[in-house]
Amino acid sequence: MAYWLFKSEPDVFSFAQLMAKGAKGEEWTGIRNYQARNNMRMMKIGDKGFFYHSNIGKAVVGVVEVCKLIHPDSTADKPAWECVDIRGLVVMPREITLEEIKADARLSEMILVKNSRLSVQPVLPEEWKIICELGGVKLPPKFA
DNA sequence: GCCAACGTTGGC
DNA sequence: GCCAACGTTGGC
Repeated sequence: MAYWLFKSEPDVFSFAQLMAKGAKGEEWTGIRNYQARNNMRMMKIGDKGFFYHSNIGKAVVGVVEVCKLIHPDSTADKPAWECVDIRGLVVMPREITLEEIKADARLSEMILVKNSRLSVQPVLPEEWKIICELGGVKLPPKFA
């Protein structure tokens, strides 16, 4: 299983809004960057991701799961743009801020730190584990 | 609100 | 195919 990080400005679409969509999840529309799209093309059902609030909050606030494979972005005017669907799994018991991530030497290679503009990015298993521990995330057995 | 970093566009 | 100009993102 692979791990990812999805960025969103919370005043546009917040993690709470995704959680409100329930198990059906939501189409991750609006990605207009090839690197980000290519990352989504590699995703498989059941892959996990962090939900990161950019600009406001600047923190990892929740855990999501890929629930629909890559497909055309229904909001796009060019067929080049595709997306997956994701659904919210759990709220981070403790948000992990960008500040905290930057302060942790073990997380210094994260793309979030190195290329802050990429909106859909891979997360290494080790980084995933560290942030889950810091945030007190305990996934229900069926998702673990 | 500013600006650095990055991606994209378009003229040549 | 190069690169200057421009637009956007996102941290500060």
